[in-house]
Amino acid sequence: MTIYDIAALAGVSASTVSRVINGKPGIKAQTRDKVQALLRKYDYCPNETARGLVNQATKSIGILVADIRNAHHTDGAYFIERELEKQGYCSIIFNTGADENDKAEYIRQISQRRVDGVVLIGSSFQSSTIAAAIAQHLQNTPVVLVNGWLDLPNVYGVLAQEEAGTADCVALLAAKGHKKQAFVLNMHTPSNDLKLRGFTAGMQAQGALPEDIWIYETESSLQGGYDITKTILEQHPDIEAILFAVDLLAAGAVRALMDLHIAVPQQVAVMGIDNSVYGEMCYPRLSSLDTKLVEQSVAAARMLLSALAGEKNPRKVMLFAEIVERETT
Amino acid sequence: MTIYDIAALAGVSASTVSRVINGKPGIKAQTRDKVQALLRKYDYCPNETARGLVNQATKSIGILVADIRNAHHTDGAYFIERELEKQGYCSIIFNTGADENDKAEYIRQISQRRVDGVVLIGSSFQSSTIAAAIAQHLQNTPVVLVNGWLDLPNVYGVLAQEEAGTADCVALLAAKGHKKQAFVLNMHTPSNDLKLRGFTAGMQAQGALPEDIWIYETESSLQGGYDITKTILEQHPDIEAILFAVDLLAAGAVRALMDLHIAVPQQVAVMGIDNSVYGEMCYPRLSSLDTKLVEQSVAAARMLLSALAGEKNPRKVMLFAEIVERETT
DNA sequence: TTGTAGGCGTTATCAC
DNA sequence: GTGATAACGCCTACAA
Repeated sequence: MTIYDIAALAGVSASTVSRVINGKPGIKAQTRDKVQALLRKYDYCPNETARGLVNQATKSIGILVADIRNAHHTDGAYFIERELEKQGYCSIIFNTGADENDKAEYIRQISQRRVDGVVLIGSSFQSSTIAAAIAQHLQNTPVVLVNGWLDLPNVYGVLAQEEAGTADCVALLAAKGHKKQAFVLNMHTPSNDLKLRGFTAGMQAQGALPEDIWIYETESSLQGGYDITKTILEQHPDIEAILFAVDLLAAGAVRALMDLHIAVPQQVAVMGIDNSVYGEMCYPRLSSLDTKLVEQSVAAARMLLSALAGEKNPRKVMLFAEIVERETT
Repeated sequence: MTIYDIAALAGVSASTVSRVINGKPGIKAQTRDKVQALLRKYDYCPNETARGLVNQATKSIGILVADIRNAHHTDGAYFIERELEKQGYCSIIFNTGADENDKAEYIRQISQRRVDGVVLIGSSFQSSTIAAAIAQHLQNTPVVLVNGWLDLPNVYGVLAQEEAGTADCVALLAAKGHKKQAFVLNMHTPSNDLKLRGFTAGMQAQGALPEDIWIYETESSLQGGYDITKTILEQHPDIEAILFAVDLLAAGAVRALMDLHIAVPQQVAVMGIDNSVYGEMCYPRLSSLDTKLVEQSVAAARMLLSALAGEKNPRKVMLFAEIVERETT
């Protein structure tokens, strides 16, 4: 069912039908009614592909997510989608995977689908490869990065104070008498590297020597957190606190400590970062650095909407991170 | 950069460029090389919108997810996406929300985007509204439902034995001496109703009278599981086991029981359904009915691929659910 | 082996 | 008010 079919049925031209569909003025009420009745009767739906071809806009935005299994990312996508939907935008989500080239390839893909705007969720999009891909394919499309930032004229970024926040965690732990701390990350992303820097700075502020700054890396899973905790305990039986780059790992750690009958937080304190649902699920409940995911997402959506409306605004927004103390500190 | 630009640069016609791009035969090697060099030099990317308009296929499939925050759904989407990518299909994910009409609207939307196939994740797509929308807009597109089923010629479905599996849970709990059981669900979906039926059947098989079959409903969150557990304990202090429609609720229940110093599973046993990560995170670790998400997803992807290839195969696949016992039973 | 012409479904710009 | 007509970018007969 195309506008031509409807036009034939109504005994008018396709342009008239198009005008009715798009609510353009200058149509006789009688004609309009007749066409609209037909439209409804045959349940006509405009072909968005054809529309996208002639209009350059599609009233849709693309959301690229590094890993769709990451609850932190999908929650962000959820809030962004809701915010954009209020303004009539349709969100299309793509799962890019971790690979840099795949990510760039998706940027190319999405640019060909004529989306009006793009949201990149995950700090791993903050890379030179991606910057090049954006410069190449998305020159005239507003792009907003959640938890990241790139210095391009059409790219906006929302960030949380991860570095300072992590340093605050170290200070909190130390103030509670847990001086000997280790930091565990799952992978090197710009975000995790920021946390790592915050940890190092925090430890140095406590007067720690380089050899007292213990950094570990493990697989990104509950089991990864579980295993690395046992390893740390073997290597540093006197450890007093472990700080994890993500809550999932911290949840694994809490389990390991419980299994080993080590008192949490009395003997070993634990902290995560993200303040996810996992925190409430742990036993004891996990203390965590809240990196303000919801606020970041909403801010990202607003920035995109604003850019889409042609408004000028700062290309970088920084949010405060906040420690949520529960039972593991 | 369009094929016309490349054509002008190469001194050939647009159709020649098109043929080179699509690897059509009957082009002089020399011409082909010249065009390909130009294509690479200017990093030409075909406009997928225009392509979709003329070809009816787009080598892309749409995945509709009822709630993108549901880890169970996004995990499914992840596996499906990976499976389809192997065959060169690009997955586009849409978050529809719970509303029936919104879901139908997305089906309309997606049909206009000329996807080659559609995957619906979540049993809530198993409804007459959706069936009507599919019949209306997706007549000639293969559709596969994960954890659901609709009797339409182009719709395939993958299901787990949720009803029988839930009844098995009841039997297991009873065999361990936990006769007095309650069932809690978060919302009414076809899937949850199946579990509910399984619970009722299981209880009846144990000789329970109608008034001994306790059913509760609560909000779909950790807190919801937490709160309802306290309510149940007040109303039935002699309760011996609680079975939850989803792990998230069960995780909340385990927390509530720990806080109340009730021995799990000695005094009250707990079981979830889904066998998600939450199960390993709980303390004690949650026993759960594994509804074979990964297998379901992979099967769904395979069915879609097969249908896309024009092969005939059964429109319904049923998988066994399996109890995973951990520490709460 | 290559070019021309027509069309996919829509919208915008002119005429009438 | 309404109807031709020409794009949008690509693909595929058909012709040469």
